[in-house]
Amino acid sequence: MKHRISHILKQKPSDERLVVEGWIRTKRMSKTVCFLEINDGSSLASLQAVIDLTSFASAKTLEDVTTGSAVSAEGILVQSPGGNQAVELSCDAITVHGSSPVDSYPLQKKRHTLEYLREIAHLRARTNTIGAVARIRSEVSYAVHSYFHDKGFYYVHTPIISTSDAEGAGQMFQVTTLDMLNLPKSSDGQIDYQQDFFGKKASLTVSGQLEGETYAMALKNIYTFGPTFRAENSNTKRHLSEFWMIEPEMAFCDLEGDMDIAEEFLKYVFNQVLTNCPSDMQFFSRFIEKGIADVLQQVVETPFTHMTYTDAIKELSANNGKFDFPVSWGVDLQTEHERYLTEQVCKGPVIVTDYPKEIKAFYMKMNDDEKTVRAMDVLVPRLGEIIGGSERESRLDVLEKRMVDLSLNPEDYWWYLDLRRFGSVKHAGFGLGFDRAIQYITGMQNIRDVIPYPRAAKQAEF
RNA sequence: UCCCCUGUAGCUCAGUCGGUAGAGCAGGUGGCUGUUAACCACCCUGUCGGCGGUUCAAGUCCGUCCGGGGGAGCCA
Repeated sequence: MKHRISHILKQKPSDERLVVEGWIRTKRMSKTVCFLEINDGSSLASLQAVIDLTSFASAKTLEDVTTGSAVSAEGILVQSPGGNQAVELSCDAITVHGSSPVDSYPLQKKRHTLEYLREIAHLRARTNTIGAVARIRSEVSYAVHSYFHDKGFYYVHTPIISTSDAEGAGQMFQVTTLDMLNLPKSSDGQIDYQQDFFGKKASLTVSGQLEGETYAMALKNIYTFGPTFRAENSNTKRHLSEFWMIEPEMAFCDLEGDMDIAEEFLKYVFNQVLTNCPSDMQFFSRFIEKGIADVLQQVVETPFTHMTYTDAIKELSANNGKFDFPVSWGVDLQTEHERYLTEQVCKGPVIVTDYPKEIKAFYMKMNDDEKTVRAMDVLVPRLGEIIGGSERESRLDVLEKRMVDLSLNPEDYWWYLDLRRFGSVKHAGFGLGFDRAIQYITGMQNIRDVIPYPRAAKQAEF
C-alpha cells in the first residue's frame, strides 16, 4: 500500500507491506544498520527507515541513497526502539529514482539561512521551514474559500489585465504588445495606444475591488482571491510587486457589518490553521516566532478593539515624545504609530475607523462631518495594516463630487458610476493581503519567504 | 527612492597595527551493535563580490559599481 508519510506516522505497527515515496533528508550509517530520514512533504516529520545491513541484499544501491535523492522504500511498519518516533519503517528493499550528488546538492543536512534559501528558491520547499509555510499557505487558501462559501459568498474572477487605474494605488505594470523599439506616435507626439493590443493603455491590476463591486450589486455577497501587482520600488520585508489579495464585497452592508465580517473571517482562518496544522504551527512557535500559536489562539478568543482615527490620534499624541514623527489630527498613521497602538495600547488586533478623507481613497463613504470617511483598517502587532476596507460611497452626486475634487475624470469611471445610477445601495468591503496574513500566522519575518517565487524590484530570477 | 549595515571555503562566520587566509558545519576516507543536530579520528576545499586607485606590499585603506540584510516612505 502507498500512503503519504503524514498518514503512516499515525498508524500502528502491522505486517502490511508499505511503499513509501519521498526524498532523503539524511542518512546515518554504522556497520550493521542504516537509518534514512524520508520526507514526502506531507508533514514536517520524516519517516525513519531502518535497514539491517547484515541481511540487506543490495548494499551497493545505498551508495546512491544520498541527501536529496528520490527513493521508494519498502517494508513494514514496526514500533521504534528510538525515542524520537513511535513507529519506523523496517526496510528491506529500496529503489533510487533519482540520485543527488552530495558534492553539488545545495541543501546540506544542516541549518541554512533564509537569505541563502532564496537564492535556491527552486529547492527550498524541501526544507522544514519553507515546506511548512507551503502547507500553511495551502490550508489558509482553503479556509478562505470555505469561509466565504459557507457564508453564501460567490467567488468572482476579476480581470488581471485592467484599463482603469482602480484607486490610484501605486505604480502599475504596463501590458503592451507594441514594438518597444518602434513605438507608434500620434500627431501630438504621444504614444498611440489605439494601435496597442487593447486599443488603449493597459496594465496589470492593482485591485479587483471596483469590478468586485459590480458583482456585489448583482450577487449581493462576493469575494475575489487572486494576484495583484504594484510596480512600486519599495524594498521592505512586507511588500511584493506581485502578491495575492482577498477582497470581499457585500451589498446591503454598512461599515459595522464590514468590520464584523473582517473579524469573524480572520478568526475563522486562524482557527482552521490551528486546528488543521498543529505540528507546523508548533514548529513556527518554537523556531520562528516564539509562542505564535498561543498568540493566534488568544486572538481567536478575544474581541478586536475598535477605535476611531480621532481617538487613536488622541491616544498617540499623548505619547508624542516616544515617536520619531509626532502625530496630529490629519496625518496618516506611520509604522511606529500602528505598532504602538497594537503592541502597547491594545495588545492585539485593533480596528481603526473614520479616517480623514484626505488620506483615503475616493470611493469611501463620506461621513456627515464631511471631514472623515467610513474607512476601517485592521492593524495587527508586528505587521501593522493587514486589512484595509470601507463602506463605499453609494450616493452618485457625492461620489462624483469627490472624484472631481481629487482630479479624477468621472467619464473614466462611467461603469463604476452606473452602479450608483441603477439600483444603488449601501455596500462595503475590504482587502486582505494574503501573503501578509501568512506572515502574521507563521511569524515569518520576510514576506519573500512566504510566497514560492517572490517578485520585487530587480528580483524575478525564478 | 533615502539612511544604516554587510559581501572571505559548499554553508555560517573570524581575520588585530596593511605583510598572499582559518574555525565550525557540510563533504571524503576509516572506525563504531539502534542512530535521530549521531559520535570518534584523519583528509580535502579560496577569483577574499567586480573594476579602478594608494602602497615595496591590500581581505584589510580610498573611489566606484553590483549583490544581500535592516530601517523609513508607500501600502496590502
